Amino acid sequence: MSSNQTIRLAVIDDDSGFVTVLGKRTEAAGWQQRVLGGAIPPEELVAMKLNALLLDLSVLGDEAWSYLERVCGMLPDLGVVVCTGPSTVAQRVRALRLGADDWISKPCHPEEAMARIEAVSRRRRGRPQVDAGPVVVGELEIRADRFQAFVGGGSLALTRREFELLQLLAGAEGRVLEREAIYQQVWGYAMAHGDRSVDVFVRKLRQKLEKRSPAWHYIHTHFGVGYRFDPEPVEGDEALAPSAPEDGDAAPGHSLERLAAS
Amino acid sequence: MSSNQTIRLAVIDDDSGFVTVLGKRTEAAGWQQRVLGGAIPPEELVAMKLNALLLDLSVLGDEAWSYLERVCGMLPDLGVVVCTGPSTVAQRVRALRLGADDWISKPCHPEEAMARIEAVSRRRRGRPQVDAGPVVVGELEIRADRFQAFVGGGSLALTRREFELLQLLAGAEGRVLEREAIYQQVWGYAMAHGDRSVDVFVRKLRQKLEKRSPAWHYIHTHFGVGYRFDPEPVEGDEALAPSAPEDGDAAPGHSLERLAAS
DNA sequence: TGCAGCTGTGAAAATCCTGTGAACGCAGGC
DNA sequence: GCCTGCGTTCACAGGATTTTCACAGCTGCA
Repeated sequence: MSSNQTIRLAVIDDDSGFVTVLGKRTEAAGWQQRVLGGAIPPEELVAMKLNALLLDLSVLGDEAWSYLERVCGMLPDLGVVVCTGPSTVAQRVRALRLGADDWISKPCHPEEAMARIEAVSRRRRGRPQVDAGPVVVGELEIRADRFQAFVGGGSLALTRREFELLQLLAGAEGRVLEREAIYQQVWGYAMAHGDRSVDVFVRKLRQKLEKRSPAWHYIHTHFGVGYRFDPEPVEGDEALAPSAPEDGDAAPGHSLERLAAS
Repeated sequence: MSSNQTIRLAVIDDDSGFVTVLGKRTEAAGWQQRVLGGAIPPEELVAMKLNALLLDLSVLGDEAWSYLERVCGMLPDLGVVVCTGPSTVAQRVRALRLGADDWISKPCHPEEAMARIEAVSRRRRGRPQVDAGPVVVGELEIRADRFQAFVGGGSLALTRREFELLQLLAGAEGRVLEREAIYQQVWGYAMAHGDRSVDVFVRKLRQKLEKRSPAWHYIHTHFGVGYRFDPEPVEGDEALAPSAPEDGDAAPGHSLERLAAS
């Protein structure tokens, strides 16, 4: 299976011999590797867009555990492999419970380290990554190749974040996505408690959608949970519909049936 | 970071001592474990809806590698942990490249095995909820991916708590759940003495259920104990009621409640 | 039959959550 | 350096949801 993906790896270790040997091999395998001096703030790790982190806890001293915890908490998608000297079962278990994905004991063969890093990175793959084909929902046309959405040929003028959010929501059409999950996907790291960015962007999206496609509702709020994308025609204009008590939630299979109802 | 999820694990190993000890611990942790005799066809593994597989390659003999490859190829979402006696780097690398997620050398501490299984299962979580099969009970359709329940295509407009309660009850269909247990599950912490929240939410649920599905009774009260979810058609209309009105907590088989005829 | 303990109800009170508008800071382009 | 676009953060208002209460109706038991 596989390793044809190029892996972006960061290494925090001061064993220059090991790092060098590993570096040679990763380079030969086409990975992008970067060696870091010590406890880099998680925020900077975010910016590196890594697939995996190889970490020798012993170089971090007292802060090793809290650092590990912070990194894993903030970057749930990052593969974290601890590679350290002799250890106890309790230490290994602790690291794994804190969020580490694997633990190798030094001395270890670089080939095994790489295989484990690969295994750990593999998890990011296999997401239903959209194919380039333009997606049409409601009056909306989403074009991944242009990073834009259109309605009736006119662009919504979405910014990058707005577009990514829309794409994510639309890709999960019908399902409710929780804020944390949305944030995690679009922003790439864990949402801080109390962060309202997702709400703000949903508002911006709704504004732009409404402006161009006033006859449709696309994004539905699920109180206490998150948002759901499901285009449905607005029925507000003509006030003839006293019929079904609208509860804002479409039926399982999509929702146009309300119109045809009964 | 929370391993409070219940993990479904299968074990292929013939080391009865290890399996027994592990079984005790996994049970204590609330996991569902199943021990398999040998190389089970991948198709059957699929049906088990597992989170992870713990596998001793040595019990499979010659077919070990091809079996591993087939399983990993067929179940990319399954966490596969190999746990075997002494091995070479080449073997470990081979297994990992074939798709295994981790490799532990025996003898190993069951706690570490569990921690690694957890770590491996953690990866699957968080994104495309694969298990989203709609559950149908009575005329009710419960959709986890929408945080909603429907009957005849119409939403019950459940709030988050209501939905979680319903989901819990329905998941324990037929069994009586005590208030404390319900509270613990849904609210996430211990119920304060005298708290009536569960009762209140059961009422709300019953109201919404009755409104949309008047012909069925879903939630039954067990005096002094708790509640039981068990959909049964109301038989109110025709008052022939010949047999003795059965009582609330009778046999496992469904019970017909005395109903509001009067 | 009467008592004590539970459960069902309805509504008020307390909390929590989301929508919104605006200010702020940052980076790129002119 | 100044301007503009974009993303982030805040605070507040309006609702939606959850808790809490008090009381009525039941259930089980002596």
